[in-house]
Amino acid sequence: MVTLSEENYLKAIYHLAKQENASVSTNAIAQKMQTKASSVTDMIKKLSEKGLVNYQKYRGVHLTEKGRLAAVSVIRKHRLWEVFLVKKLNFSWDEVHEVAEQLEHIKSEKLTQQLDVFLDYPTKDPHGDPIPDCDGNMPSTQKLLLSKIEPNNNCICIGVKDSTSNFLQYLDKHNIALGTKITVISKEAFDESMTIKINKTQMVISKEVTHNLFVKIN
Amino acid sequence: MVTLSEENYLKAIYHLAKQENASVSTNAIAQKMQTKASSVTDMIKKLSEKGLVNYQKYRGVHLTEKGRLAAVSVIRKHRLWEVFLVKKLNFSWDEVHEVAEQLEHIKSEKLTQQLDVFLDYPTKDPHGDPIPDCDGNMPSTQKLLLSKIEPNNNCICIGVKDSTSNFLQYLDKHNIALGTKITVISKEAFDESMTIKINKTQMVISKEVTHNLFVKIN
DNA sequence: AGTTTATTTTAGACAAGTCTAAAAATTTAT
DNA sequence: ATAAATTTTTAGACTTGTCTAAAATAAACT
Repeated sequence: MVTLSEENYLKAIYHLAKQENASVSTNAIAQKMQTKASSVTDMIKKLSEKGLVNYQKYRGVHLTEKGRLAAVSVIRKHRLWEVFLVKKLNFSWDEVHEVAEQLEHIKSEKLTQQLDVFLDYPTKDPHGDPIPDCDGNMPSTQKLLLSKIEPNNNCICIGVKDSTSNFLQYLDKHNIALGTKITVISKEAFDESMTIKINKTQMVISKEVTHNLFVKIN
Repeated sequence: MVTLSEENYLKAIYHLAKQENASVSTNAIAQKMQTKASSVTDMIKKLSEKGLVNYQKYRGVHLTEKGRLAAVSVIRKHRLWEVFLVKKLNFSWDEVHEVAEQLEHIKSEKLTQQLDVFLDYPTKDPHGDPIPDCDGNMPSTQKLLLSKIEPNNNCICIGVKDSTSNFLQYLDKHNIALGTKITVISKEAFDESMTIKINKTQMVISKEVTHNLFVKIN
């Protein structure tokens, strides 16, 4: 039995580890979880005793396979619920996170399975993030930051790195959505701002935007 | 802010009070919540400090209006989720309770509201229990126990008192569902068993059944 | 009414998860 | 290589919700 708090720590460690099996520091977890390093140490010991992470004092942690599966299961539920909220309950993509944070902890194999069926096996959540399958496989997606695209290239928006309301609402306001075709016109060396074209409309976006928008080459 | 545990206590008190504002004993709550009387006393003090119940030592508790609204809100969510599980996710009526016990605690006004819309404003849950509106009004339903119906009368099944899996599966097996028309043929004084007719099929049911099935006169 | 029985409350303890403050280990810098 | 700065861990405390055992109150029964 994994508690709600433990699930949140596992999720944080998973997201911080990024590339498979990297070691995650106590402080990094504390920052992500908005808590104190001492609380993290306490929790890490519990997770370690349950065989969910490997831990050596002062050396950080990494998820065991058991821990990875638990983390991915929570992420799967989070993203399925996000799809549900947007597709069925008319939430917008900047409103779903907080509610999904609650729903992701509901424990029922059948619920998750049937939700997946009901939504017709979605593979991406409303922010473009991949939805792991029920065996814990996370689809790998090669996504580029818009900032890496050189002038005179076309690309398609496929995800966001930052998914705070502020950023998502900025995108809505400027008609940038998943699937939007973007042409890079020019890049400014000075401030890393970028001139892009969307549907014949040209606009300038800051580096805060180009560093948080994932695209694929068209 | 009402905690998950507090919500469960409020719900228990609401269900035990039955007729408006009746006083509920510590022991009754302990039994319903599968906990100890001393734990109930502790919790009652917290609820009382928050203005959710009126409490006098040794005199039991009753819900304040604020407490009643909180309880009914949880019950509303519980029943809406049950409808969702049955209508949209193909759960059967004996599988929904446990999952709804978790889902009822999700905090999001918009979620509840949109779920209500999505389900097209249902007024009854899968067991025939009424769904309160968003202002906390619980529809009153006059329902009779099947045991009260005299021979040679017709009635329609509209709800269950006991909603354990065992009972619900018994009903499924004997083709008794909400809306089923039942004719009472005879009652046995000895054991309170009853002979009934459903769709031309006659059967004998025990008092355990007749005391847990709600009907209305046809 | 007075005594027995049952219910309710209090007192003290425990587990989970968190915190602050101080100590220990590691890393960085001179 | 040693000192300074940073990170991590420990120790002790607090909150929530629970428990057991004992005390207080209320109800039931001669």
